[in-house]
Amino acid sequence: MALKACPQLRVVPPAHGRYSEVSADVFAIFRSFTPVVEGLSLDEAFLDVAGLRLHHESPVAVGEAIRVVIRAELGLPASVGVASTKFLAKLASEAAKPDGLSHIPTIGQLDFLHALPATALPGVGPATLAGLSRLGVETIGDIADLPRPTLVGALGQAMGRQLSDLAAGIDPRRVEPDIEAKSISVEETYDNDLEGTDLVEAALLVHAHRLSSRLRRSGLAGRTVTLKVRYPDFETLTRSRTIDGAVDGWRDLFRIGTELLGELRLAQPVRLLGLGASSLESASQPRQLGIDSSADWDRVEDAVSGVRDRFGESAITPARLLEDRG
DNA sequence: TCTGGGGTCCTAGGACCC
DNA sequence: TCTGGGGTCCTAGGACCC
Repeated sequence: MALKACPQLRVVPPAHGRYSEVSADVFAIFRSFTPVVEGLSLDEAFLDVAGLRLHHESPVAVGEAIRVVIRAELGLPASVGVASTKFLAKLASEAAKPDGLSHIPTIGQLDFLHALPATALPGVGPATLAGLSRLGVETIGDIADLPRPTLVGALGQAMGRQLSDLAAGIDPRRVEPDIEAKSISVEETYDNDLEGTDLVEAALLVHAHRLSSRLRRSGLAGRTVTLKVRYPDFETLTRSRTIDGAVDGWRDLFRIGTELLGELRLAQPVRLLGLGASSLESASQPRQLGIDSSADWDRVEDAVSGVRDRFGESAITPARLLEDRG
């Protein structure tokens, strides 16, 4: 639609593979400074630099050094926030964007914090902001003035406590390297809504293959399989099933997904279809064998994964998905 | 600020167990 | 079969984040 309205538009497709490569390079630079690196996303991480006193003058000097190395080796801008807690460091890095460093000194950090709008707190989105507004809150300072039970009453136990702590500058969370993934999922929003069981099941089969590949590459298997469906009116439903033995093969994922699809009783065409695995376990752990599982099929799945690793996701595809293409 | 993909965490209710 | 407390696990949906 945008191209129709604006024919000279330049459309730049995303290059997720490239982003992952660059991300790995950036994280390697982080780890050359300290092993205590907690990744938040492809382009963001917490680094605990408390152990670097012998090598660097100050945490700010570490931050500057990291920026210099990223610029020199990768040609990329980077923003660094330096502070005494994760939360404040994150706020500082926001202030440093797009290509700078900012430091929140421990002395005076509360004054800085209390002047900020409540939306600067992590976890405060539109819904929570609405709840806070009803209490007359505008700034983080307003939250700090509120009794804890009031916050808990309005926002629930977890959110109430968290905001109460953060507003007081309390954030004892440590930088945790090696956090393991808790779920892996694939989903797609279709250009044209999927109508009819055949189309939806074909899409589910594609998802089962993609999910299986990602699980196997990570060496993980899931005990819970979740199906996600979004209708054209944006209503979004999920159905999940937890089983005794974790699965990572596309046949199991497809079978369970199909069962969940049946339970959903589709009422409209499908705008988005998703399939995910959670309650993840290491795939090398002893696992329950399904009634119909056989060593032959395991070998087939291993071979399929191998072909995909070498030649790409589209190198091998179920015949069922080729039927309409002549 | 009209909706892509991949995640995390929380809540509430129900099943089940001791 | 009922009563009570406490705990875990599962499911579905929602808020939020990058």
